[in-house]
Amino acid sequence: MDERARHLLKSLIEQHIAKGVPVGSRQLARDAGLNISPATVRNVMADLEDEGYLISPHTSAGRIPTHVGYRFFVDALLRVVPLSAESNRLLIHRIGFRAPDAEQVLHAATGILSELTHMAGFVRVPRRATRILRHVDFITLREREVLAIFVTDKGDVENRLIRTEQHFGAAELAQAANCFNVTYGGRPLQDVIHNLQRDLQQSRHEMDRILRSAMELGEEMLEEDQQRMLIEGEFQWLDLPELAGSERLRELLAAVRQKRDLVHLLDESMRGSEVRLFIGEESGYAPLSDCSVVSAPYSVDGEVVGVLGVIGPMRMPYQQIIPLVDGTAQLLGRALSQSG
Amino acid sequence: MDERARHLLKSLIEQHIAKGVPVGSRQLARDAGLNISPATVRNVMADLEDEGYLISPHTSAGRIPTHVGYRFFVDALLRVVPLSAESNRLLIHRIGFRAPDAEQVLHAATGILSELTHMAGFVRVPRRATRILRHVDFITLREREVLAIFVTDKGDVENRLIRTEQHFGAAELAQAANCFNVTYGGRPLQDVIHNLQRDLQQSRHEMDRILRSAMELGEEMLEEDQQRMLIEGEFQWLDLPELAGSERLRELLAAVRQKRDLVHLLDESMRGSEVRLFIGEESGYAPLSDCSVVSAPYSVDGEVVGVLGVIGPMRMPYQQIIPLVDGTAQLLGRALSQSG
DNA sequence: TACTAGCACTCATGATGGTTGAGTGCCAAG
DNA sequence: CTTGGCACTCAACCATCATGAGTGCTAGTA
Repeated sequence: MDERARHLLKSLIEQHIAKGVPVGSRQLARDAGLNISPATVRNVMADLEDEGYLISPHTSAGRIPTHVGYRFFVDALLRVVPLSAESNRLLIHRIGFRAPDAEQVLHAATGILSELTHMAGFVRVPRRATRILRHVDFITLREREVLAIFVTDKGDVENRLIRTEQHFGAAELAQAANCFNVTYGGRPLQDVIHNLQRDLQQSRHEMDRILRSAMELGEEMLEEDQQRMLIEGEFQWLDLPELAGSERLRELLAAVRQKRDLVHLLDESMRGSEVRLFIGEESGYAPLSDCSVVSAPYSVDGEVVGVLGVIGPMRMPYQQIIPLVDGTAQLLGRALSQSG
Repeated sequence: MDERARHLLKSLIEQHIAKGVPVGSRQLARDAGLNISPATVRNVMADLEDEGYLISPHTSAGRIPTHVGYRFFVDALLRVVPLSAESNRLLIHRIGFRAPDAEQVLHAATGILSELTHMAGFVRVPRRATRILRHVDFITLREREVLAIFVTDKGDVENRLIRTEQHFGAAELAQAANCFNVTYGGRPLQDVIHNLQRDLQQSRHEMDRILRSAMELGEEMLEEDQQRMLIEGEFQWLDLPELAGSERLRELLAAVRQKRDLVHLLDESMRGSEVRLFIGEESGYAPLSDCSVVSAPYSVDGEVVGVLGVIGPMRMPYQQIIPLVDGTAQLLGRALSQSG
């Protein structure tokens, strides 16, 4: 592909992103600034179509980029613009400082992504597989009901109600918790569960019931983040002419509610440390075949723990979205990190 | 209004609920089973329209009920059917037993409401104004970061990260927590905050920073449930012909996201102990003027703490929705209650 | 050889107008 | 009071047509 074709492809995609309608040869010839006739442009466009970068919805309707076209565009033609001062200010204002509650920061990040992009924003919550158990508490709520509370080193708190056969006094429970903390505190959750499982095999004591439940809670904490993902702003898809009113929209909403496959896809993209794009069919996930996903992993204390990003139409202003997602990931990581 | 008019109104509304299209005189005459000619029906319908129960969208469409018509229908004509065995089974299966985690039960209730009604389901989370503080914990997370954990008698757990100027040892914090528990434990949250505020006026100690933050956390716990409401299944509105594709839908979604006014409306309906309906404009809330809200308060340990229900089109099968919402409220209350 | 002008062709879009059918209101007769 | 009849209304549907944006192809030009 020669220089002129690249320029025209770039110009065409930019125009299509801006306007949302197929781009014809006349308009492209005018706006590309190449002093070239529409007929010449048509020849180039025909070549680009043959090579799979463009497609026309019907005979007399100009052309739109394919996902191959978009891919070439973002890889070879796109110059990312730095985050606008205003967006940056907003980001910092909303997630730039350490909040007292991690959950709130995650929500804030999801919301701001959606607001600034006018698309759906998501945040995959930090996985806790490597979290370290900091503290355990057992509290009597009422007769034969014990509340178990787990705290990890990153400040995650999970709790669970345990029903017991017999009644335990406060002192008894405090002692159990203390024992638990001494034995298992400061160790990774995985180890705790594993050891607990082993230790429980040996003893037979009524208190076991509580420990067993506590173990289950720990397991839940690890399993739970298989699923957990915040997503917000799906309703913005209603405004997209390419989706609105069609069956695709419903499929997409259902798929997003389902989350499972989506989470799988995102976990894949956690491997790298860079912004990653799934354009159209690239995701290999049918409901997303009309959409693009821009995602970036975020790190807490130097370790990648989650991924965030946006889901929108293929036709999105990548040069702004990419730095925005990138910046949000950085800020979120910092906000959740110790050094923050 | 005579008996025949009532019968026709009932029949018309039932048909309109079933089919969703305006009902004409011919069809109504046939289906009402009164051996009456369409012309006669037309006369009756004209009267009903004059009295404000019906309206015709345009000259040559049949008629549809107004919100006044629906109101009369549910108050005077509707015979509520008992919950179907299948629905009942499903309800019990999903929320009929005490789950280990209150949050999960609330989510389950929201979900099942939405699923069974094919409308949006909501649950206003239990208010905690009268909750009693059961336990407080202060845990060192890292250097100069303390995690405060509050537990109420109903098993709510809230936590908050507090940054401090100086470092506190584990023993020091344990003592503070112990002191806190002895002084304030077993008292309503409101009192705790009030007393804490007073006590803090007198002393000047670095530990105050932690106590003050703890107090703020307590305040947040009380304030927070001004806002908290779970809602699920808004996307089902996409399937409604009366809303789909219109600006109304967008308004409605935005309003539901906003929550504030909605929460206000629902708190109103918490006063009674019965199922309550807001039909169309009755809610006095513009975005809901095409919708009906069916809500029922639920009680935990004999005290009304929240409200749940569904939001859907005015044209909804009230005779099934009402018992369903009622039953869900009962089950949820029981699931959250002590006697479970 | 590369570009361009011209031309015939395609096709979505939107306007126009006629037909259909469901439904109404009103009136006069039973 | 009920009913059949009749004129009327109006959304929905359909076919037709003009328009215009856009294309591919070809022949001519720099």
